[in-house]
Amino acid sequence: MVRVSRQEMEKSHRRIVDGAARLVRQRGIERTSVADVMSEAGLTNGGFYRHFKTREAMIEAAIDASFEDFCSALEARFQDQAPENAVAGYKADYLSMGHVEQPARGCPISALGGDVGHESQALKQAFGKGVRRAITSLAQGIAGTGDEKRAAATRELAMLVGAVVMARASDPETAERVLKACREDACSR
Amino acid sequence: MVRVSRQEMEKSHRRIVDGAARLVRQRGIERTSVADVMSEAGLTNGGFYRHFKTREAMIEAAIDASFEDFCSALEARFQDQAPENAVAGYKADYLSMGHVEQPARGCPISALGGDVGHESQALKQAFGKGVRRAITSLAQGIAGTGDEKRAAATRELAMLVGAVVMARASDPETAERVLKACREDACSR
DNA sequence: TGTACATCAGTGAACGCGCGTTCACTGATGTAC
DNA sequence: TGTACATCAGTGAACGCGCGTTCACTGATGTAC
Repeated sequence: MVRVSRQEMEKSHRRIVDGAARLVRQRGIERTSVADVMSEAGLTNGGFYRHFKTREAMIEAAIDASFEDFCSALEARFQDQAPENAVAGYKADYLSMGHVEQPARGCPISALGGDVGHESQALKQAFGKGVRRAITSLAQGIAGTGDEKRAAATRELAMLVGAVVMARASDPETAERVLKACREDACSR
Repeated sequence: MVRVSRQEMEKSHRRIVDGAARLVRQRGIERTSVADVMSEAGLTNGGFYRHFKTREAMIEAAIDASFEDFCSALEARFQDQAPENAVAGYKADYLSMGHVEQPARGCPISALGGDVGHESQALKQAFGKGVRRAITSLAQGIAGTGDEKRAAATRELAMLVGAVVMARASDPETAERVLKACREDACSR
C-alpha cells in the first residue's frame, strides 16, 4: 500500500501530531527525531515531508497540540466543580510524583519551557500563546478582580512550573521535598 | 607547543569548566558540544579527554561550577545587607529581563532545569544538591522557623524559577507580563 | 456508470553534516641518576 | 647542577553514528470525459 485516501491522510496527520506532542514532552524537543515521530505514527521517515515543510513546523504543531490537550482538561475542571475545588484539585495533581514522572500527558510549560527557551521566535510565539491561555484558565479559580486576578494566577502557575522543573531535574528525595513544600502553599488557600 | 606544565594544565582545566558552565546555561546542555567548549577555552577538541573521561563528566563539572558561581553570589548578599533587603534585591534581579536575556551567568536552576530532567541520575544528583544549597541560602532571608522556613524558601524559589522559565520560552510581551506579575508578589513581602 | 490518466501519500535508500570519541604524533615537562 | 629518558598535555585527522532532508519510485486515489 502506498497512496492512501484523503481521510486516511488526515488520520495519519493527527497520529503524527499527537505522537509528537507526547514525545516532545516525554523526551524533550531535541531528543525527538523525525524518524521517532513517524515510527510512533506507524509510518516511515520518508513520508514526513508530505505532512510538514520542516521539522520545526512539526514541533510548532506539537506545542499547539500539547497546550490544547492540557488547557482543555484544565478548563473542563471549571465546568465540573466549584472554582476553589477545581484549583485545589489541579494543584494537587500538578504537584504529584505522577505528574513529575509522566510528562508525556502533563503540562507543556514545565515539560517544554526549558527547551523552547533555545528555540526560534516562532516557537516562542506559539508557546507564549499557550502560556497566556493557561493563565486565563487558571484565573477563573482565583479570588480577586481583573488584572490582579491574572497576576495572582500567573504567580500560582509560576510556582507550579518551577516546582515540577526542579523536581524533574533532581534526585527523587529532593524532588519529593520540593513538591511537598509547594503543596503546603498557604498563600493562595 | 604541545605539552604544558602542570600549573598550565590546571589553568586549562579551569578555563574548560568555567566556559562549559557558561555555555550550558547560554545554549542548553545538548547544544553545547565538546568542540565548542574546548574552542572557548582556547584549545582543540582532541585534548578534551586529558581532562574528562566522558562528555557527561564535563557536564557534571559544569553543573557544579554553575551552582558554585550562583549560590556563592547569593550567599554574599546576606553578608552585605539585612536579610529582607537581600531577598528583595535578589528577587528584583532574578525577575529582570536582563536575567531572562543573559542566562550564561544567571541561575542554573532556570537555565538547566528543563535539560537535566532528561539526563542521567548522576546529573540529577548533582543538580539536586545545588537546588538544596540554593534553598538553604534563600531561607536565610525568610521569616519563620525551621522546616517552615525552608518550605517557604522552596516555594519562593519555585516561583522565581517558573517565572524565568516561562519568560524565556515566550514572546517578549508575554515574558514581560509574567515577570511583572511575579515581581508584584504580595505574599512574601 | 465506466474508462483513462494524472496525482500524490507513503516507502526506503541515500545525501551531507555535526557530533562524541579514538588515535598516532609532537616535543616540552618532570624525574631519576 | 647536568644529563638522559620517560611521561603526557595538547594537536589535528579520522572513526562511526544519528540526524534532517532529498529523491526516485510505487500503485491506489481522485478526476475528467
